[in-house]
Amino acid sequence: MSEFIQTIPRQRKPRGHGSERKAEILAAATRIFLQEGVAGATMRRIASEVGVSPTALYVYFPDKEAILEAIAQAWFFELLGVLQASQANQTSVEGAFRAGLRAYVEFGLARPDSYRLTFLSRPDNRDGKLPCDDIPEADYSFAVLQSGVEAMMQAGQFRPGDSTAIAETIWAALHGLTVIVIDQAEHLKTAPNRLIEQMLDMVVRGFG
Amino acid sequence: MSEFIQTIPRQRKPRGHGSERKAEILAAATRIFLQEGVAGATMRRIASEVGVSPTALYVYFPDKEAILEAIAQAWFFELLGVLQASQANQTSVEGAFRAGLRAYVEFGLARPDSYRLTFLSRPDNRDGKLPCDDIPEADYSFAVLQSGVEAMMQAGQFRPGDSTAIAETIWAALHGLTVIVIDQAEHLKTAPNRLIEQMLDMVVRGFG
DNA sequence: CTCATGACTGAACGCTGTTAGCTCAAATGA
DNA sequence: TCATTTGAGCTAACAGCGTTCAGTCATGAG
Repeated sequence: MSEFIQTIPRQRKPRGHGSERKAEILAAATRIFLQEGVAGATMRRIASEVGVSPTALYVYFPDKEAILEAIAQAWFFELLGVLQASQANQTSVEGAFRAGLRAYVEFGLARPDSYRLTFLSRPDNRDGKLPCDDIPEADYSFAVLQSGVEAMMQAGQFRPGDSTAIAETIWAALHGLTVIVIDQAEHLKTAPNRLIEQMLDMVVRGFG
Repeated sequence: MSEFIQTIPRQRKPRGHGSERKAEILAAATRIFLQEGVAGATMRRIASEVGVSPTALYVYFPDKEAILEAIAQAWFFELLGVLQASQANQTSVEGAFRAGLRAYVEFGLARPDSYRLTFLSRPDNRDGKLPCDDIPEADYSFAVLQSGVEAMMQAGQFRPGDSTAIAETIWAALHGLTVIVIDQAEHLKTAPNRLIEQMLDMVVRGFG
């Protein structure tokens, strides 16, 4: 009798040690998200991927939003690396500047769902909070752009001006291009690469 | 007995005549949407606003997406009017061009939820269809922009070039600015109006 | 060895969009 | 005028969602 009870498979998944389980949840959520998009990344789906009940997720994250925000943060972290890598083998200031902008758009296009998740507000959360809020890496990324603008000014390629306002304007333009290529690619008559180059030309000439 | 039955208030709302009921649903949906955002505009909420059961909506619209698309179409129709109005009292080609671009962004900012609904894909619908797809007014709006670009070329304010590609680039930049001001206003250090003017300068100089 | 902690569970709540099956008023044809 | 067809409306339900509650039970501490 007692040995029969022992042969019953344990229903409960043993607890993870340290931050092991949290990382496991995040990895599963990221995997599902990248493969099936936001809509596929439900709490129940993530939990079943981890092999845990949906309630267990709430031990490590206050709500679904927090999981998505963690994914967005990881995306920003990667973006920083890509931006840095884009500066390698660049000899001229303008070349480095253009490479950075190009890298931003291309990184967004390479992972459209991540880009949407990070920047585009979802219908729920009326308070307007975005995953990219309160992520320090977001500020770092902007600082990279702004210092690029200042380098362009010092090199005489850009007229003097408010580097913050100019960087924000440029970011808006790049962001728009990324979003539009992601969501409206089939409506565009121009190839994405051509649009990117045209955008870079407009930026460089526009502030030069 | 029979008169008692007759005094029971009719549960069923009498049918509308012609396209009356459909317009009524659309009006209710638009009203709720503008006041409470996408999240508030649920099928049950819309139906109760009309005074009808949720199922009745499916007589007039195949699904919720169709209702939202109809709202987006109305938004585009309004946009066309605003773009046209912006051309009044403009004496110079460049003045008219700038006025049109400015009107686009400001119209988006004036109705942020509508702008999001129209252009920003929602997490559901993995097939990537947007409400702005298959709306003729969208093509007209783009044509307005493109003809503005061509007018600028003919006036010698823009270098000769592919007006389609240039118009798409400009639209991307304007779109990005609109989206960013809508969603990230609190993160921006520059006032929206200043960003708009800076963007217009960049565009005009960039292609001039 | 006992006890407290907290990671985990199943069941449930209140939502959501959508569908099936029914009712019944109005329009139509004889 | 009356029978029949049509289709607009209904209730009830399904499957899924995020989230919460109350309980369980392995584990580490004293």
